[in-house]
Amino acid sequence: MTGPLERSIPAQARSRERLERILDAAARVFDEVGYEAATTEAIAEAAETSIGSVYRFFPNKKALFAALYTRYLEKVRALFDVVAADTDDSVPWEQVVGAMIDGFAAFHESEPGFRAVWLSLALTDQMIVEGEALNRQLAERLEPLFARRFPHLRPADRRVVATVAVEAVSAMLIFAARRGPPLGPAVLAQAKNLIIRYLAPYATTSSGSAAGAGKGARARRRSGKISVR
Amino acid sequence: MTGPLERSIPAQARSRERLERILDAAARVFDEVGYEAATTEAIAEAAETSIGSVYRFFPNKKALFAALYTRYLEKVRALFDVVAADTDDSVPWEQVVGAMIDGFAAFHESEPGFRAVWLSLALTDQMIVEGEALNRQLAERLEPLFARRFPHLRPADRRVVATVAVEAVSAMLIFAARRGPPLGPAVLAQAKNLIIRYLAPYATTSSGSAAGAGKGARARRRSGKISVR
Amino acid sequence: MTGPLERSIPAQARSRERLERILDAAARVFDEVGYEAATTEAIAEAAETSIGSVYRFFPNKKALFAALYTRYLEKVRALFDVVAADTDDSVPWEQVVGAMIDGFAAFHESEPGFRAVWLSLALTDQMIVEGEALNRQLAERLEPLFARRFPHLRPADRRVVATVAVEAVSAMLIFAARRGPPLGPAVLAQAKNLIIRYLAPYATTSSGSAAGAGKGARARRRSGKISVR
Amino acid sequence: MTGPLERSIPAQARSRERLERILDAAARVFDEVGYEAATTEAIAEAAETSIGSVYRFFPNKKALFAALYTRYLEKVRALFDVVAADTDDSVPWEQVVGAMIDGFAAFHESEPGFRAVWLSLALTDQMIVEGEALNRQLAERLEPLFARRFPHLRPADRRVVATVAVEAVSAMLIFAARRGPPLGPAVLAQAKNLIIRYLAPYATTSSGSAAGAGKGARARRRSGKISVR
DNA sequence: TATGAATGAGACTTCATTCAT
DNA sequence: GATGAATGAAGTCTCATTCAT
Repeated sequence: MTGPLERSIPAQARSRERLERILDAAARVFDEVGYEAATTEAIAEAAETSIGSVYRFFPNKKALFAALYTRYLEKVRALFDVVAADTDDSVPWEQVVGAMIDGFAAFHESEPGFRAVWLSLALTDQMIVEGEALNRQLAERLEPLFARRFPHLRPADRRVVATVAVEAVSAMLIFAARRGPPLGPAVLAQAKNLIIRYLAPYATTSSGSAAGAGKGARARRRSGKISVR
Repeated sequence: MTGPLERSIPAQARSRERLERILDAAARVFDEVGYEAATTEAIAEAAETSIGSVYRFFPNKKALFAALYTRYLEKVRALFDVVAADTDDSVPWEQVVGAMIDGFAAFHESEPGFRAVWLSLALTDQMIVEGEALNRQLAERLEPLFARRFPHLRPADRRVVATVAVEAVSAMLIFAARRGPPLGPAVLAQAKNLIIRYLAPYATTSSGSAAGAGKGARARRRSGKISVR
Repeated sequence: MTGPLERSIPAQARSRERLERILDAAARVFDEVGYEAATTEAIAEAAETSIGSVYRFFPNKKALFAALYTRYLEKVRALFDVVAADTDDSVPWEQVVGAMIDGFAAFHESEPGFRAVWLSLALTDQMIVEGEALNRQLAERLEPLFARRFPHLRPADRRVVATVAVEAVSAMLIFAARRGPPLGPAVLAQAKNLIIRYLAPYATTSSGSAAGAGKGARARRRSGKISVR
Repeated sequence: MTGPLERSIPAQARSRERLERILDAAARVFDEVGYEAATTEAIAEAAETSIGSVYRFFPNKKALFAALYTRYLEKVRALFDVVAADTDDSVPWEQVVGAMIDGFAAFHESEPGFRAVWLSLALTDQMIVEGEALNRQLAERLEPLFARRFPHLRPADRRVVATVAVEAVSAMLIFAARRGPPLGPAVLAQAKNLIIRYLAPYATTSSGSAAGAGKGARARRRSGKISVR
């Protein structure tokens, strides 16, 4: 009754494409006006579909947001893995940090909806939907890297320090996105300094750290033994 | 015109108290569910009044939020001035930074609604109400202090660096508030390290040079034992 | 307990005066915005009293309107009686009609609230409050005058013709009040022509009729025998 | 885009029908209680729809009223044109006036909501919505007819006289609608006399005037030179 | 399966009325 | 008696969701 098979494939393809369009539209609309102010109608329109089609894919508005969230989670993971992959330990850690921040900044710019998800998640915890929050995931994935690179960082503190780094960069990215030039980009440009200086005390070699060299680095190494509470 | 004075005072007092109750309730509700999801009805209920009373004081929901915002703006200014006041330049700058962060942390905890305002302001710029946004104000007030303390910070960069510091601390505070113990407080505890290390390169040799060296490192070692709260 | 008598008299006087102020204010406000849009608060304010005082005199908004209505009813009766009084039958009837219209026009201008009552009564019948509507009263009071002046008007038709005259003049007055110069006053100026020409066929030899004389009057006399449907 | 054509027609038809139902219901409700007292909920109920459907067609209550107004404006124009169309100048003008009044009376009876619009327009000028008010339109359309028929009416006075006629008839119609039998219809029946007698002095030939003949007409001619204002 | 008209719960807001002071 | 803050029913309007076509 559904017709020959070769028809069903394009049908599925069309369906898939429509789903993507809806997610993209949702990302755009959520980003522009926020979760609450975004109307399902506006999303459907932005996706050039009908409201009915939106509800064919998602049982309700929250589920639509959750799907968006999941999609970004995936993308962020991929992004992360790419940066982590082409990095062996010969690369100075500052460079890795820089690459990550750059990568995220690029991601932020190319995926405007990402910020919406990020912010909405920040706004209401009830919205934390599937699995963990994005930033938490990021921090977790950062830990093994830290383990290799920061011998002066006590294992127990890894999670905390990674979270600080992620949240701080996140804040700069959001700020940059909201506040346009010139202050926005200028602040974002400082993110690297902020993180590199923060992490420097935990690193072994001051492998060309932007934040200091020579004995100063050594000094920092020692003071890096923070006691979290 | 309203009758004997001794009568009018309690009347005003009651009115004043009710207004405070409404603002407090609004702070609570906004904090819990966010600006959009907060209903005026819920705020009235939380304030143990009728919806009509809420509208006696505020013409609409936005105005209620704006009043809340103004109230916090005032408090934050006061807080800032207190910290800045009892600080002469003999006090090591790291200590000043620490005091400020501690002050804000205390403020955050004692004023739950503050976070809501902060976040909502972050969410929609259209909501920026009276004068400047909170964080911007803070950054601006930080500048003269930076001018005195950080000779290696170029005047043109002051605003950017101050903004980075404010936004980063803001992010940690929000994170701490959302994520309960143990990670929340642990992250907040790191805020001092984050900011002090970030600013160190701009400071004089003093109690902690740019990247830190010699005795300065020792000083930091001590101050590194931060105790949040 | 209420104090000496000589105090109570000014008290009553003050009360009476306040009631008048409230009625005047109500007239003004009703006239400006209409019955529904008028708020009791606005009326109290216009009367320079408190809302509580308004409710001391009137149990509700409708009663306030009704009182206003009654007051105007009284005034209109008085006005009518004045015009009717200094008119003996030697005065040409056209002159009497003219005087009445002039009198009403003056009344309309001096009592702006009158129009409000008139219109509101026209708008919702539920509002007909005490006794009959104003215009009906007027028409009724016109009948004896018609009886003396219009011998060619059958007694059975008196009420109808009087009503037509009253309603037509009423319409012109309202139009004039709403539409400012130049059309408004111009239309009102025509009211006399309208009514005099309408009534002329019912009059006797036309005691100086502006609308015709001689045989024309006779012709009209015949056609004056209208058959009401 | 919406599927086969034969499907879309009933769909549109249903929509169209619903819109008509809403307008009809609005007419009824406005007529019964007036504009302000009419609730959108009541209108929806009267239209046997949901409040949401009302707002699908009209952005707000005022727009609903405006649409009603426009609809009647259209109908009134059509009615007018019909009457004017089958009237060449051989028809006695009194007959034309009579036909018009009869036409309007019929219209009033068949369209109960019309009165509501008419009255509400009379009540608040702020409500004058699209183009001109109804009565003004009528008066304007009457002018060319007057130009042909009433040579003794100075061009400058045409507008005023036409307005007087329209407003007077309007008043009779409203009165008739409000006051039931027997007075209502009786008054309306007099509208023709009222208008014909009013206009007679401006006409050339008393082409079978009900209000006079022969020399009487001449007399009236003279007095026809009214001075407006 | 796609469409979008229809639904109606619930949000914000107003204002007549009450009542403690 | 006067005052006006407080109350809350009721109105307008929005928008997530359903369902006939």
